[in-house]
Amino acid sequence: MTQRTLNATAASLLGFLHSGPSSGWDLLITARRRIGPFWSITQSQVYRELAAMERAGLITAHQSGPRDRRPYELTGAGRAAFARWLAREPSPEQIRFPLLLTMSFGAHLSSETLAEFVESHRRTHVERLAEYESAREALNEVMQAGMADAYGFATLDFGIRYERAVLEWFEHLPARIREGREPADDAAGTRG
Amino acid sequence: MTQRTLNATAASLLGFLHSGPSSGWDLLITARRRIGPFWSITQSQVYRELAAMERAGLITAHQSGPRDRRPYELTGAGRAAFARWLAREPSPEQIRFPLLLTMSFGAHLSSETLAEFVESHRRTHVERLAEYESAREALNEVMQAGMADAYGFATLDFGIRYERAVLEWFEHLPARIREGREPADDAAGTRG
DNA sequence: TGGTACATGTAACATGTTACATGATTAG
DNA sequence: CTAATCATGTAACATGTTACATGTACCA
Repeated sequence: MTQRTLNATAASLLGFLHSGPSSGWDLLITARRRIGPFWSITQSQVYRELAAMERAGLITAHQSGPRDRRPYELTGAGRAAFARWLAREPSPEQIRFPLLLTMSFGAHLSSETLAEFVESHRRTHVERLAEYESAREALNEVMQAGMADAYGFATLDFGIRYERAVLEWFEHLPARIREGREPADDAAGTRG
Repeated sequence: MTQRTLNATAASLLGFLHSGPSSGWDLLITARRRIGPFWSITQSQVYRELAAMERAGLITAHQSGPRDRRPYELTGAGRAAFARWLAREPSPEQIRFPLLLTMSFGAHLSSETLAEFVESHRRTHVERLAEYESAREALNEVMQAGMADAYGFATLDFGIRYERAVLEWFEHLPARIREGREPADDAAGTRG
């Protein structure tokens, strides 16, 4: 029933439920770990989608265990809905990068402030790259033992290449932007 | 008035209005061209944000010209709100990449289907890179004539580096994924 | 004179975010 | 005992998407 197409967030929850029943909390943790680099999910959404999918008959709740954990399990309809969703051509990706928005209006901002923003973002990307790289090493071991699929490896590889590209971009920014050497247009004076 | 912080989409419209009054339609076109690679905006949003900002006194509408074009102009309050928004630390970027979501559940999908998705996405990225590169050449000329700012150049450079990284990722995908050489787990048979 | 691109807007809905309320369990 | 973490959920709101309605101006 409810033939309405699944949204990607809900679908990913169904995907995770293929490896056995789990609670909203667990699904949230799993999602952050497995698809976090390219798909963000909030706790609030998880519970909302689970409730909606239960109403739609795609999952069923078990008796709640310790701490009120309420494990959900896939139904046949859920499996079918997931398979239908998975076989549809994925839509193009979306990027929303507020730092770039700020930078593209750089002429209206003091160059020192912009340089601070740039540096603080650069640092978080350095950290993220390190995290992804250590996650890859871990995956690598599991994979050599034949315990993991190539898909998780490929998507993690995307994260790594993305972070590297971002860092290279930071490193190639002109010094005026990256270090705020010269005054910008509006906020710090006029150039003529 | 209405001290509520501006959202990034509305703020970008204010940013564009700094170079003179323009209509919703023009703003939409400008946004697509100038910030499209990292900030998507729909037509519907533009009109909604403009209406809201007019109510909040950040912009004022002029007499409508030919074709009912309704040019909006920045007010002092609008300028101030924009400056406040611009000086805030930008939040981290968000990526939503449905193809990666699909791929991470690749074990449940026929490898031929996945390979088709991959190839069709790869092609659109090839095209986008070409577009960005030709935009850069155009910008380069204007810039050498001293007519453009370094900021637009830097943000476009991001787009180019991003697209290149994505293409390299596609090229390094294992053949099983990229070309669908072997059967996947669920949909096309069992392995072990 | 008819089609295409221009142009504005609304309605309905889907999705995402933030803040809060509530309580259980565990570790120190 | 008490603070941190685990765990679930709701409410209110912000933002984004899709579909539609309406009409104008330009060009072949």
